[in-house]
Amino acid sequence: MAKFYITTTLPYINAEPHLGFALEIVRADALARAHRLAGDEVFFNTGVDEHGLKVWRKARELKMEPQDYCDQLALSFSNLKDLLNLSWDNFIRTTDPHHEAATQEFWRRCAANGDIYKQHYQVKYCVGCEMEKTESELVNGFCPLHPGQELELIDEENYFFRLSRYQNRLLELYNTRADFVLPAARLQEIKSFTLRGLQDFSISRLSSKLPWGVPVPGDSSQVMYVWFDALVNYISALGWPEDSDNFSAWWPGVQIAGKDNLRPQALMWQAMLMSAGLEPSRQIFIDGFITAGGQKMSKSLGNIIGPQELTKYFGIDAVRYYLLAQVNDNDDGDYSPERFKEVYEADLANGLGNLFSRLGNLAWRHNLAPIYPHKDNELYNKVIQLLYNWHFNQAIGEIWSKFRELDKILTQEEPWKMKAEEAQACLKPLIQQLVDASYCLTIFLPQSAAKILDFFSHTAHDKPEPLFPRLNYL
RNA sequence: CGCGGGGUAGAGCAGUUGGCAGCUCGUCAGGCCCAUAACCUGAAGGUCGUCGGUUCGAAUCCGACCCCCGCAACCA
Repeated sequence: MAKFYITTTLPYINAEPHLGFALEIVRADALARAHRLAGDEVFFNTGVDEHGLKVWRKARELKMEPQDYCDQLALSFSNLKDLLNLSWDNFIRTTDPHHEAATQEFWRRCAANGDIYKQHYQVKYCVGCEMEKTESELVNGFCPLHPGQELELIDEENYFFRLSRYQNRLLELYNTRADFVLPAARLQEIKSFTLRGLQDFSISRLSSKLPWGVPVPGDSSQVMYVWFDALVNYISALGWPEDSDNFSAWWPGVQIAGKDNLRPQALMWQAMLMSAGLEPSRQIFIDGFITAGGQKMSKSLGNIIGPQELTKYFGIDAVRYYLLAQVNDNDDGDYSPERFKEVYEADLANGLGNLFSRLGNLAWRHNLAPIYPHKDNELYNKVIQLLYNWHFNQAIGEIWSKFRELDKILTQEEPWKMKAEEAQACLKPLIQQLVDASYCLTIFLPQSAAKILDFFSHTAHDKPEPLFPRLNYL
């Protein structure tokens, strides 16, 4: 029995969860379920990233203690488990004492390896934006949003991580493992970024300015930069460092992340692992973004969609279906209420829902004997293979092709015109196929699949309940 | 000439090695009546971004150009 470790990134906790993170975690969930179905032992990790400047500020703005603020928002994220029917095994919070201790040990190992040093850190700071600005963001030396305002120069001593030292080893990693980062274009992106040369980056902040972070070991005047701390969760979640048996049983793991996370996950984190003497990740899959009506979701546009708004109305599986089947595997995908409704009506209500209704009613009418899934059916093997290669759209598409095929056969054979015995003989193989396909469907739409499997697992006493009610009735 | 991705039917996409342009949705017409006014069949709809080249043959290979979108360091 193989072991499979998958983890999402830890979403930063300065806002409520949105559809983009829902995409990431539903995909991770599908993959975790696929591996469990295939008999693998699975550890599925997620959680929240709670340190850093933005959380600190947000809490102050709300006149709350940072920890209280985090406790409150962490709940919104852990509630996703029920909201989206997720099967994670572990929910880690970066304020968890074990994680903080692990992060400090990780720091010590990088330091022992000579990769952490202290240096002056200079950066321009725009008071108008209240943000640090890089040279490339400036226009004529001024912030484009506040051109009348002089930039402040921040000059403080921080700890730096010797990223520059790992350029060649990272390139070797990218060159020898063609599927280390998927889709391939993302690997290319990070490769060419690395080829341009890597600079060391600062991994601490003055605790007098930002007290909300993990203390740097042996220097109480500094806290760790939030990235350094957050990335370590992927192994602290496994009990690293003290539970080395558990750690080596599961690591290296598979990571899934949004495209804004390419560099931290595929570059910084990998260099950090090398520095600490640990194996690189097994594979990293990069998601696109979900746009809303063609526009980027953003607070200023006020077009941020949360998963709960959709599940409340359409149900969990409708949202899971949209994310897994309708959002492009390798690119950005769009959400719009019109499109969502269209897909709901066409694929779910008129598609699977109606097919189940047709076959369910006929089974009930003819007192059909129970039918159980063949676990190792042809469709299953195809779906699992596609999924292992991160082809979510195609994998779920294969199942829907089967549903369409069954609708066609049913119309051609017209079992409702047959006598009882003949009808039973006609229906049995059709329902067997629906049941087999539903077994595969447990990966994607666990709730609906369970309803179908349950209905046919005994002789029906009643007509089937609608799986996906038409919108007029919602 | 910074690096990369992309431009295929009204919409969203697929087209592995060049060989009759496909899928889903939507639209229109017909059929069916088991089913959630659902299902099935058929039709309309495309200069495959533009121009040139290679070839018996190009969405696919080559060249030039136009347009869109990422990335170009610490944004958590």
